[in-house]
Amino acid sequence: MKGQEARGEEPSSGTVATRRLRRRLDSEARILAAAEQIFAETGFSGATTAMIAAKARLPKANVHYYFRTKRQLYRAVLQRILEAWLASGDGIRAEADPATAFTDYISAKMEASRRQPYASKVFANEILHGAPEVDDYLRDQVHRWVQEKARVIDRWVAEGRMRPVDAPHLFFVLWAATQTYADFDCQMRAVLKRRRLTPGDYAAGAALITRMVLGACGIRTGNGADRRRVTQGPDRRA
Amino acid sequence: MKGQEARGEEPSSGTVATRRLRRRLDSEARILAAAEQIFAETGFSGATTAMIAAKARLPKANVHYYFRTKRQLYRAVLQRILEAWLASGDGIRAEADPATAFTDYISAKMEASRRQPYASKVFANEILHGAPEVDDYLRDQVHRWVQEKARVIDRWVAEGRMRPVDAPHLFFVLWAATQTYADFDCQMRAVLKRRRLTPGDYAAGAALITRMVLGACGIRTGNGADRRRVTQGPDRRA
DNA sequence: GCTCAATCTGACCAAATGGTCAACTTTGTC
DNA sequence: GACAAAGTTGACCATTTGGTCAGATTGAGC
Repeated sequence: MKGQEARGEEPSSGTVATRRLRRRLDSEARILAAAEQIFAETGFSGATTAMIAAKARLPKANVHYYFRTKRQLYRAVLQRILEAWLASGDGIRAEADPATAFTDYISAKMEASRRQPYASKVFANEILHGAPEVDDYLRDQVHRWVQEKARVIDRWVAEGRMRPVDAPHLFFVLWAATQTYADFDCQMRAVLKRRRLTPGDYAAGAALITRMVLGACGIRTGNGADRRRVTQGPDRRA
Repeated sequence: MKGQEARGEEPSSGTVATRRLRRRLDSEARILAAAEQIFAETGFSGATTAMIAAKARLPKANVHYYFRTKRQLYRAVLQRILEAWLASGDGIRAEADPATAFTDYISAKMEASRRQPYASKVFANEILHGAPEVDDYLRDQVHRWVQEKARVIDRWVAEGRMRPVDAPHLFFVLWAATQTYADFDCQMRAVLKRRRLTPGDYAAGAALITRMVLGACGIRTGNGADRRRVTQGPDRRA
């Protein structure tokens, strides 16, 4: 009648993957993947444990065996997402080159929108409805993350490597711009009359966003770091 | 047993606001306003007609009298939102000055995020879950709107008034950047440790987004059109 | 003031849904 | 191979919720 306690702990012997453990990890992974997709498509309230169970190809009662409640399952899904969320900004360090750092960060964010659209959507839905489950996480971890990155940016500014910008707002806008390629893909597909967004669409978005950010930061890309992504004609300033 | 048929039609005599009509319009308006807020806060599935009725201070059955089903009420809410949605881009015309047009458009979008956050959230939620109710609207009206604006932009480009940009993507990013101030305000408040976003926050966002867009479009703002909104130091290009 | 349609509403219902449980099977361990 | 713990699952239940309805009330037109 329990089992959740063991989640995340490896057996003392390390890598002895017993049949039981392997199966449990597989079931949990299947449930989490199914839940992520269902939560992304329908939101928390719209999702039913029956839908998730069906997608994971398990009986509903089994889902409730691994994750006591729908809310607990939802939190587990969110946690995985949040862990990956901030890791992508590791390249923004004082020692780094601003142009490269921003370009790479935008690339990574765009890639995330392309490869893990469900994760982005679940997160977007959570925030959209007031972040009932991750509010403290935002206040704590994300706040620290932004402060840290803001310090890096302010230092770049002080060193004359870029124009002054409001760093938190830069991130807000940057997140919105990149994540919209996951969250609102439906709108883009409809407007562009595409059945699916193409790699070219993501490339065009990344190029545009990079140009916008570097432009706003007054960063000249002398090394042509982003040239390979630019689909439009070259810079032709007078 | 009916009544919806009369919605939107004025009585033949024009402005003879009978007690009955006045009351009906008032009730409908109250229900729509309540519904917009509830749908924004909880999404379609999360909202209950009981919640909406309570917020509108009407018995639930009365809500169902004016709007037969929850879905119909939801569609009515969406329709109002969509109508206001595109009107804000009227300033983007070939005769206009690109710098002014973009600056004003961003201002208007930002103002909408500030003044009608619920509308933005309802719309975001709808798109996020695959636009089940407005898919054809996107394919039709919004598609046409984007095409039209893209023509204007392409003409500005041809006239050498701005660098070439991918117009549809420019709008996608621009919408995301401005609407995030409504949709994700919760995240911003948490990160900035504010109880509410201040006018200054919206101004900073608008200034940054304007700078980004104009920067990406290679538009120099010789007339200082956006200077009054810029909070950071002036342009100091070498 | 009478009539009728529009409006209002408390009470009610069927369906959906999160969650439980008891019985059953499988697996690890001694 | 026996025992206990972990895992599995069909059946079940209480609650929520969208929607209905019959009867009461009110306002407009005459």
